[in-house]
Amino acid sequence: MAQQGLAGIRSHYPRLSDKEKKIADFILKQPETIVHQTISQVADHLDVADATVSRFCKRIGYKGYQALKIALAPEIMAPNDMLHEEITDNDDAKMVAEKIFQSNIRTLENTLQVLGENELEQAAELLLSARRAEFYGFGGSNMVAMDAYHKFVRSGVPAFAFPDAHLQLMSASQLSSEDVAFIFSHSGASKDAYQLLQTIKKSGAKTIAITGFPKSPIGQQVDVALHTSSEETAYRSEALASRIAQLSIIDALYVTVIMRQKDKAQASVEKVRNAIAATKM
Amino acid sequence: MAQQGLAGIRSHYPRLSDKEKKIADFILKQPETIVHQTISQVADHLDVADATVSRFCKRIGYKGYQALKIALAPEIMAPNDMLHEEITDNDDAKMVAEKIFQSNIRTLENTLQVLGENELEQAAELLLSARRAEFYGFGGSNMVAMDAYHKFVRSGVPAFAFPDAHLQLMSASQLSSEDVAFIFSHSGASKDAYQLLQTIKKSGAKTIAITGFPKSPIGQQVDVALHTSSEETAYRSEALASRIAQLSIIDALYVTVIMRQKDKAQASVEKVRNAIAATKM
DNA sequence: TTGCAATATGAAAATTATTTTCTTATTATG
DNA sequence: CATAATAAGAAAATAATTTTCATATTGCAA
Repeated sequence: MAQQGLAGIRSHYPRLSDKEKKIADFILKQPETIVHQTISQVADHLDVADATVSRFCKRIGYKGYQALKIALAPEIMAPNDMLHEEITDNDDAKMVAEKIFQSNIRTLENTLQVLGENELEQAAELLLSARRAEFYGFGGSNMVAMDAYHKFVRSGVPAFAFPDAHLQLMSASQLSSEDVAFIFSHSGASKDAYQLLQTIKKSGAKTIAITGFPKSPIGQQVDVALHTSSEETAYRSEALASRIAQLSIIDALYVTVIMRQKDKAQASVEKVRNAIAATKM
Repeated sequence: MAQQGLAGIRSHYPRLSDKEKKIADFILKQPETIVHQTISQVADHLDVADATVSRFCKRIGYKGYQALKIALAPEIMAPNDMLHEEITDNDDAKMVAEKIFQSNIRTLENTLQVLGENELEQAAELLLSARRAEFYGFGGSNMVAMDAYHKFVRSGVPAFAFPDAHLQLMSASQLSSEDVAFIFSHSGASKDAYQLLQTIKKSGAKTIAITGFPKSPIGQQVDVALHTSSEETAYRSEALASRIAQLSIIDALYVTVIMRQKDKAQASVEKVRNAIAATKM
């Protein structure tokens, strides 16, 4: 009896009837709707009988509709933790830590939500096929660019990054259309980063950016834009939350790339096997 | 209308009648009981009328008993996120990102839980009173050390960090008993970091470390040890989650330090004011 | 102290919501 | 094609919740 909320519904899905799948689709698509609805409202909306909804609940392991609603509630509502509470002068060190950690957690959650599926795929494919991948960032973002370089150089992708703004610009001007340039810019509007982007576009290289502002000049002009979503807070000395989200995106791209490389290596082995088999016929 | 689950019940408490307080006490004491009980079971258990329970729910801001149960559910049950699911070869880029992000979120949550209140205070006080604060890390942790340096140098604390292992060791040997050395080591057992710690202890400086393993040599020998708590996973090229937790701890310490500095500046102004007032008597 | 108004409470009635049962339709298999 | 199993809807039965009514209690003013 695997009662696992939304995940449980997904795991039962292949064994459901057409009507039951219709109910499952509705719940999976907008679970926040049903927890405040009666079984009759759901059934009317889907043009199924009340009894069918009740049976669906039992089918996936619950005592009934009420039990399903209680089980789903935690997945659609966050526990009542501190709602974006700002750090105040009365806070001791642990309370400061708690507020900062919660803010960083929210940023990761929000970023995951706005992260585009297509953009992730495109970015991974560009990095996979790049003759040369260069990572750029200014200020705190330069740390992320260096980190990306350390990561990707291990994947076999020819990766580069530069700790110095001048070196970044010089290398950018040497790129060509088979290269990929990856820019980290939280605001998407810094003069240095924008100027660099113009240089890169002149070189013909493909461009990827991670920015917190989709409508920013950089966010609008790159080939593939990935977005972070973080809070504005008063005590922030800098955008650490945004950088944490950037690091996580890079980690995801890196893992995707090495998995794809494994796939390619596998496919090459298959090709060699087939060629050998053909010569033996 | 402040509907705030358990917190909402607490805030209404002073204004409740005796019977209503009895209901509130029951819910506050064991909220996990009522979410699976009918209103009649609760009323019988407390020797009150069903109607009294229903009215209580309305009194504290809900539409009725059902709405209260749905609202309480998230506070007593954790969301059913993906339970430590490993990345598999079938995962597309978005699924990879989701698993990595969830893992990072869990690390932040777990780290916040194990973070010691006293240790945080001690670390902040040591940094505040340090004649000189030096940050050390090897491999990926060196990035965190450099980040800490960039942050603390802005606070006015005399802060230093070194991108090179050799420079780290040389500078460590120059410390004295009025200095603070801050070591980042995920395993707490790397030879380089341990050797560095022995050098620092000889110098008499106070030592702080952030490590994922409290029982490790470094975790056991420093004056103040702060702990991260992260998952072991198969796909991890490196401990990014751990580094994210380390960065968050540093951010919290940094904010605490600058707030304390503000307090001190305030206290100094008071002292000067008092001294002037005394000369005028 | 007494009377009155407001509030709280329980029991019963009314209403709503959910689940089960019965019947029919559909699908899969031999 | 016939039969058995399963799915689905409508209706009936049951359960749960809410509202109403009557009574009790408390607080306040005269």
